[in-house]
This record gives sequence, structure tokens and C-alpha cells, in this order.
Amino acid sequence: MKRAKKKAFSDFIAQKGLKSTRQRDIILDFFLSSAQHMSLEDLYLKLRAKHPGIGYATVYRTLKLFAESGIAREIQFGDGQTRYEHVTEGEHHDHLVCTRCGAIAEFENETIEKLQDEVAAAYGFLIETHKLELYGLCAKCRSK
Amino acid sequence: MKRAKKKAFSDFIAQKGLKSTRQRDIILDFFLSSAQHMSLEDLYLKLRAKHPGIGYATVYRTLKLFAESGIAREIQFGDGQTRYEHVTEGEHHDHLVCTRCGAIAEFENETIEKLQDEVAAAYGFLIETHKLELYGLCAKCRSK
DNA sequence: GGCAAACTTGAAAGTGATAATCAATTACAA
DNA sequence: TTGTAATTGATTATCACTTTCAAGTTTGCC
Repeated sequence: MKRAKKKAFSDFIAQKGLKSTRQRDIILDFFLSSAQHMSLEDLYLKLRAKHPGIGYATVYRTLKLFAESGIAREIQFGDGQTRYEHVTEGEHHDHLVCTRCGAIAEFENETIEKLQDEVAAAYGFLIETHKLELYGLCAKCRSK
Repeated sequence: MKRAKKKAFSDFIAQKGLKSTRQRDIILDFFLSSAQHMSLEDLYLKLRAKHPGIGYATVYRTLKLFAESGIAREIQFGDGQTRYEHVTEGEHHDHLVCTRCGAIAEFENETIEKLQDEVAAAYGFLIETHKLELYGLCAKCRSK
């Protein structure tokens, strides 16, 4: 899992004529072992605790590279923060976002995806990506 | 339609203890007869052509009021611009967004909505709103 | 109509997150 | 080792809002 992503990223780096650096290695390691849906700010602050020398701009640029290489995806939940999600090949999921506590759960539903394809077909539309988010109260917040 | 929304907005204004002004009337008229999914920038520039005296901040604040009153809704398609959609009571639709030309089409699908409810129920989640967008190429852009 | 209080307006300044700049540093092929 | 192209980190710029504030309007009340 982690191995595969490290390989995917180093392949990307090589193929683009970019370089392997200490900072990129550190940020990649950190990203791969961190939680889903961390924002740039989150990641930078936590990373800085262990590696004070790494600058904000470097983290920013490196996360963009992760997204470009396909091992991460940028997502927005409308709170003004770009978050980074781990991407596993061939897998797609959507989100349940708690508007009270901010918790994010993931789900997959093949039937919905199929219906989306039908809608697109009806419009002669070719889907590249989609975004489905359900906003509301999670079980914990509801019970309070 | 337009009548109903004007009434809805003036009721909102009255109920909130706000005032009826020339600017709000102009912006409301303009908004109600403009296209769906206009951004603040779009609306301001087009409006300014007819009414040079109206300031950006006023358009901004008034659109926020429209959203608060329920006659408009803010939506984001990931291009960094907040857009304003006309809201018709009891109606909900989702979007097809062309990544080439920016065209936006709307669709409704009750089966998808029902499946969303099922997903939410499985997680003990209470849906307040949802967001479903299909990104890709519209029929026109595909045929080129 | 005249007034005072409260709300609005428009211009300008402020914010917060993202993106670009640049001199100094580092990686890597030859 | 060396030349050169990429990278880094600090700083500055940008972008799209968002707020501030002095001057102008609206509205209820006499």
C-alpha cells in the first residue's frame, strides 16, 4: 500500500524529470501515515513539529505534486480549506460530512454511480469525475 | 414566479427589520431576470453597465441577503467563484458541469435521492443538504 | 412635512488561503 | 568533481471575498 504509492510517486518524479529530495521523502512519509482529509494547514503544522526546517511553500508544492501524480486528491467541503485525500487505485468513494463536528465518513454506492452514468448518457455528457457529498448530522451529534 | 420571489424577499426584509432601498430593488430585478449560476463578478459587471452608481459591496451584500431569504442559493463548482442559483420552492436539482466550456446543466433524479437517504440511514446520519456534481464534457464539446 | 434613530451605501482597507518570485542551495548526469 | 537544472524557504503578490466607516437614506412618529 504505502510501498506502492511511494513507487508511484518516485516513478512520477522520474518521468517528469524532477528530483528526489529529502523534503519530498519526509513529506511523503508523513502524508502516507497521516489521517484522511487533512488540510494543508493541518499537515504543515503537524509536520513542522518533527521537522522544523521544512517550509510552508514546500509542503504546499509537494502536496500539489502528490495530487498530480495520482497518489492524492484535493477535495473541498465548503469550509474554505483544501483537503488532501489518499487515493487508492481503482477505488472511489463519496462523503458524509457532519456540519456540527466536522467528522467525515466515506461511502461507496455502485447503484448511485450507475444512475449517474444514465443521467450523463441522457444528456450526451461524458463524465470525467463526480462529487457527491451529504451534509448533515452524524450519529454522534444527533444523539446529543 | 418573479412576483412570488419579490414578495418573499420583501417579506424577509420586513420581518428582519431591514429597509427597502432603490439598490435592492434594482439588484433583485436584475437577478430575477438573469441567467442561472451567475457569479458575483458576472452580476456586478453586467449590472454596472446599466447602473454605474451601484457598488460592488452592495451587490455582494444583497446577494447574501437573497441567499438568506431563500430566493437564491450559493454554489461552488470548484473554480474559485461563488455562483448564485435561483431557488424555486420545493425543487432541488443537481448539476452537470462541463470542464471544457464551463456550461452547466441541471438534472433531477429521485432514485438517486432515495439511495442517498438509504446510505445516510445506514450510517445513522441525518441529511440536511447534499451536493452532487458530474464533471466532464458536454455534448457540444465532445463532438469537437 | 419635519426629525431622530436605525439601516444602507460606496469606497477603501482588511482577511485568509493560494500561488508566484527569487536568491541561495541541492541533486544528479557526465 | 563539476556544470546546470531543479528545489527550497522566506517573502511577496494575488484573488475573491468580507468588513469598516463616514456620509446618505428610509421609516416611524409627531
